[in-house]
Amino acid sequence: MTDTTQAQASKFSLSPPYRTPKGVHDILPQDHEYHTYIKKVVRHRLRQAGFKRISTPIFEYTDVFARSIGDATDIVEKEMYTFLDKKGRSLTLRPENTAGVVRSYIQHSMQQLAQPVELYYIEPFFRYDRPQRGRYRQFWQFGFEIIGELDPALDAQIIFLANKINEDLGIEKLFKIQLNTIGSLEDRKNYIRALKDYYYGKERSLCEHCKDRLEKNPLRLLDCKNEDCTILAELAPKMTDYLSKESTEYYRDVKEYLAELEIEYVENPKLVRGLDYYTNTVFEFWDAKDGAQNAIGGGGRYDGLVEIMGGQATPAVGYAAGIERIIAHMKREKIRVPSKDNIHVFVAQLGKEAKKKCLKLIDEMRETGLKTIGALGKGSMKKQLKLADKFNVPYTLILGITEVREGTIIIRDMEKGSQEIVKFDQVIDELINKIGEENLDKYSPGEIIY
RNA sequence: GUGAGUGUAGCUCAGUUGGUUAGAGCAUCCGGUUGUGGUCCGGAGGGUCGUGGGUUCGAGUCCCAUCACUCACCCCA
Repeated sequence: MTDTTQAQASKFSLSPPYRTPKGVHDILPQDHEYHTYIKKVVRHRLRQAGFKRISTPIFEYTDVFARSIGDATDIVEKEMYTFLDKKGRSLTLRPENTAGVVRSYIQHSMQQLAQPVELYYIEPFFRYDRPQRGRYRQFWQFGFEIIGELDPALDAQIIFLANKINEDLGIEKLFKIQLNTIGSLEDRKNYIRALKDYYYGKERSLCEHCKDRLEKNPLRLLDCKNEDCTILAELAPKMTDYLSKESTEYYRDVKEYLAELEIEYVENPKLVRGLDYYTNTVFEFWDAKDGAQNAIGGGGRYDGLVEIMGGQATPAVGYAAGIERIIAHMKREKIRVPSKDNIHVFVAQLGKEAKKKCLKLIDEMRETGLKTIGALGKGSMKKQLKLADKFNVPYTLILGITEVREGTIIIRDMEKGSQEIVKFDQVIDELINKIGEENLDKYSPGEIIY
């Protein structure tokens, strides 16, 4: 094969199949039922708690993420979708949202607002990662942040809210909350120095990854699963010995408040997070069976971040959870969510006169909250009923020339296969009776003001 | 980024040690005569067997590459 044909062949194999790129998926109607439900729960709980929703752009200048998440983290080193715009500016599809929210907080001078500022989001994110169960290149997260106040009660509050949302979704029992403190930035600096001192001279016993970690991200040395590394980690200096008095007391208070809120948790001194901005409290929701493999969310305090990103020193704490992972857990537990897409009534008609009357009738039915589909095409009665069957409606209305002439309409009970003739003017009342006032789709977005 | 497994119709899967024109169930569409669905009966459409090479008289089946999916690692939501 010549070079040219090879080039042509590879070019050919790349272009024709129109399908989603690797690691990304369509969210089809049946999946949206879960997405919708989760969003509803999140919005409800956070609105109740006084949080306001925020959406930041899907892409930011690369530095927003690189500086906040940390240059040496896996996310920044290998998982970001980074590209140049036409002017050569480096932009990145957001891999998470805390950085964007903090950037927005600074940019819009939110420190001028009543503190703390409480924000939540439900958005898609992007990471260039090898796809796997519960890990996609585009994925949805919801999260919430409290920025502008330092108090252990807020940390407890965040964990409590996260747990509350899990309760609403019926999955709280599937998770064990892992809790730890990684101290203040100052504590951590001292600890990392001690850790490095301990490991220097022992490099030969470390696995390849850990040799790298020693310089780039020493905290990660502690949770390596390699046998030799584990043994070394056991004997390594403990974070707790390097915590300042304030940090220790802070952590103690967080635990006290959690006890007060009756939140069960497991203290996990090895828990560190893959993003550099965290300080003091860190926590993750681990699958009770699979552990970290199947974590659905995590968070913690990040008191240094606002300052790192050029704002005034401002304390903050937050949480984020993966929506696809939540759905996977719900499905595994066979948890069903209510679907509001079911149709109440199918309207079948024959003849032009009947069709005319149906147009208005359908509109009136929908106004009252009856979810209605009409077959306004030319199909035969047989075809229309078949269609009604596909939509799985409990009732079908049948309007033909005879009924138009007599001012009546037929209500067919699809399950029983029985039908009754009612006065055309009374058909809506009859249907509401059958379906039940409480089942009508009466949702209103609220009154607009002119 | 590393390792392993899988890839046949829209879906779930058969397809013998390589051998005629690649099958089934479900789904879809059309019939079974007037304005009545589901069940039943009859019929039809739908595949360059993931893609590209190679071996062979002959490849869905064997080999190589590639892509995708799944799983594990790394890491994370």
